[in-house]
Amino acid sequence: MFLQIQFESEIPIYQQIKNQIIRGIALGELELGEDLPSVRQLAADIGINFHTVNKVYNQLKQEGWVVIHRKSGVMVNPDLKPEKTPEYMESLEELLKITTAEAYLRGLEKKEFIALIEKNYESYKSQEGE
Amino acid sequence: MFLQIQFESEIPIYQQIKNQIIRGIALGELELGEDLPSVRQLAADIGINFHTVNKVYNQLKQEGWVVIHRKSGVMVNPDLKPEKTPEYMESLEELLKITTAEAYLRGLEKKEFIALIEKNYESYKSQEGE
DNA sequence: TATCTGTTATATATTATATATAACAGATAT
DNA sequence: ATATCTGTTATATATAATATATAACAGATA
Repeated sequence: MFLQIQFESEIPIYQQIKNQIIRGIALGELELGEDLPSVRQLAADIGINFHTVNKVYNQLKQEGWVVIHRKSGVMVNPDLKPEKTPEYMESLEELLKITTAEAYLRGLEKKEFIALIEKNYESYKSQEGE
Repeated sequence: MFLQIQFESEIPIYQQIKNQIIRGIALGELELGEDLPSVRQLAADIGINFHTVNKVYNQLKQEGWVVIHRKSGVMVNPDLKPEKTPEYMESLEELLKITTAEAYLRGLEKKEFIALIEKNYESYKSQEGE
């Protein structure tokens, strides 16, 4: 698996896994419809309890990123189409308020900040026909 | 005070206060050297325990945003010059990885994302001589 | 002296995070 | 059918994070 967990991090393990799976989808490392490891298998690979993975999968299912079938296990939602909901936009704007404020105060120029955004977006675009 | 706390939020109260103070500095609503309410006063204003405010002030002091004098209380650091440290840049890039990934998957175009960044930066720039 | 600072100590309550064991129902392969 | 793999559920425990409650202290100030 492509997951890299930092056990010393202040970011909870389950959150790190969620983040990396969503980012994996965006990067194309995970394809739509691709099977994910079983809760017990992924837990064993990482070296954590399976309940932690189960929590991740259920949240990802709740948010529409994956689908779970009792027979085949967990897979990336083949019909993935997460929406740009007002709730999401509000939470994003709230996050960017504090993030840009600190960046600005630390002397990170707007150009530099935007360059970071563009660098990320390029890595997602590269897999499509533009 | 300009603080608006959402008690139902999943974001801890102390974190909301920290965020709004730092953003207040960036927006110019808080000036360098400006006095902040005492721990007991701010706690009373918000309606929370003074230990929560004390925790905020100590973290802000630890990170260089404010200075604390036993006599005069807490003020925005008059010599504020937060640095663009490698540690900060790494944490920012980590944050933008997951943030842009989800934004991209939700159909938020690069232009829209950048527009949000620019909107924020404008609100900071407006107080300076450009 | 009274009142305002921040600070410290102690204790409690709640929630979040993570683990540990066990068991169950459904599907699948041998 | 048996063994093995799914996700799911239940219960229990441990630790840390968050927040509150009371109390007291030292320094500055009016």
